[in-house]
Amino acid sequence: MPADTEMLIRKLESIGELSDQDREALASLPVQVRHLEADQDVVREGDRPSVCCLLVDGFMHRYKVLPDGKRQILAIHTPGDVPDLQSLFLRHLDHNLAASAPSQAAFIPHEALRALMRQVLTLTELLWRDTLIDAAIFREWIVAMGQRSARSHLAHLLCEVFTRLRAVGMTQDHSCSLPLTQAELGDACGLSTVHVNRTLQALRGDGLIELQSHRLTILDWARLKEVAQFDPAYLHLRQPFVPTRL
Amino acid sequence: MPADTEMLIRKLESIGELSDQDREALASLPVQVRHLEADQDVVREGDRPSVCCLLVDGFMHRYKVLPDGKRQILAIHTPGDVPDLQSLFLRHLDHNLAASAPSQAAFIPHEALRALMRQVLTLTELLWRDTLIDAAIFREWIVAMGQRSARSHLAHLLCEVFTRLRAVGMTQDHSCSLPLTQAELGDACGLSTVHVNRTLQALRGDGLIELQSHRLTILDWARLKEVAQFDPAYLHLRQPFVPTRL
DNA sequence: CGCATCGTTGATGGGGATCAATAGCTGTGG
DNA sequence: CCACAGCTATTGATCCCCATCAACGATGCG
Repeated sequence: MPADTEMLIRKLESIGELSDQDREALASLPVQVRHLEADQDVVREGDRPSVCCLLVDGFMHRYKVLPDGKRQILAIHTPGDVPDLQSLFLRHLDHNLAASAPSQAAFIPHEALRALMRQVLTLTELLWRDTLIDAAIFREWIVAMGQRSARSHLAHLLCEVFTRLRAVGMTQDHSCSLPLTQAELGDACGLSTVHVNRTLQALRGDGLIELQSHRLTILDWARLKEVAQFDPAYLHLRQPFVPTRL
Repeated sequence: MPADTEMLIRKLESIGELSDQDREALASLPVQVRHLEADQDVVREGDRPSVCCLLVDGFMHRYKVLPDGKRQILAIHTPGDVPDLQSLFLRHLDHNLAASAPSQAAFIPHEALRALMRQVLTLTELLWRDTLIDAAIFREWIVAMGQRSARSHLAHLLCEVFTRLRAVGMTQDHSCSLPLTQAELGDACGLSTVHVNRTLQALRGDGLIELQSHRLTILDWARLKEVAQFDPAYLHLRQPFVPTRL
């Protein structure tokens, strides 16, 4: 039976090495699994959670809403991620976390994680490392928002999501799930829905991608990567993605 | 005699509590102080440093340069910051770090920091917390880049820098040093130099700020904060800034 | 099958980029 | 002490990417 922590183990192995002891310790974490509807908030700005949320299956995103109602999506999360790991050390949350699509989440008590880290010191380092990679992704998003065109920015986002999904074995061939609406892609990139639509059409028209009914297929990785100026170094993966062909 | 680690202690005290033992351990860190010229790179993308850089006096910024030559500034650093603390756990740097103005930096061997954290476990948590706040600032920048107008974005940046400088006692009354050129402000906000210039003039013209010869004075904190929609919660300071008056 | 959400298309406008040139400031050397 | 060089700040003119407004299909679910 695949433990709920299987994806967490895969994720951590994609960014560092785990000993058998590490894996066992992770696998025996006490978790409580819950199903989440699309658009359901998991935790909100100002909350002081006492558990962390491990995404087991589905998609999540973190976001802020400004006083005038504008929403900015800050991060997109894939299975294996612990989007609110920071809540271990930051008293109150400064943003919201929601399921982007119907998802499975495993909730882990802070106390269990703290105990785990005291017990297995290598995991402290690896989890810290995970939050640092989280930050590296934020930096890359800042670059995208500040310097890239809509076309390049969207291409970059697609490259990133595909690469991260691939690192945890959630891609099939050259396609993956991407259950985000164009409105969500827009709020992630700081673009209007209309412009996201037109830009995606252009990417499709140029034969770079296929994107329909929440499934993304990369038709031309080399050119997509070039449009995006995508360099996966910032993801700090142990084995960077090398396209098999096509 | 003011130790070189004085600013680090102040910074950490602004985001958490230090025991006498913590302070002593920090004060006795072995450091090597170096003077840096304006625009001098400290570490570069791809480097694998074996020391961390503590900014003692001056300003620094982190940045990336795209293949087409565009520069995006990712963060602005003030005294007490350790801009490359992450290099402790991420093998290679994914961006550059440079002095924005003539600065003093204290370099601390990774080994000394690791030993410190093994010895004083509360500092592990506090340093981790520091990197998490670093990430929280990135998130707020993403919001600014995606959703705010140039006017609001620049106002927000000024609020942030002032608030952070104030937290470590580096402000005088309602003014502080801000040795950044308009080109640098532009690269931080994803705006052109020309537009930064005009927008700053508007902020000056509206009586919100004064900004000349690298000194910023806040003339109307309440209105500036409103223009910026600035809420310092994301800085996770122990005692948020309450304006004394004016 | 009706309604809501999502995706698509067209038309118009604006915020900010870009190009180009001038003025001010700072340091440096003769 | 001035002249010059180089950077920084400022101003004006023009353009374009993308936002916004407004409909209209498509899709899926109860």
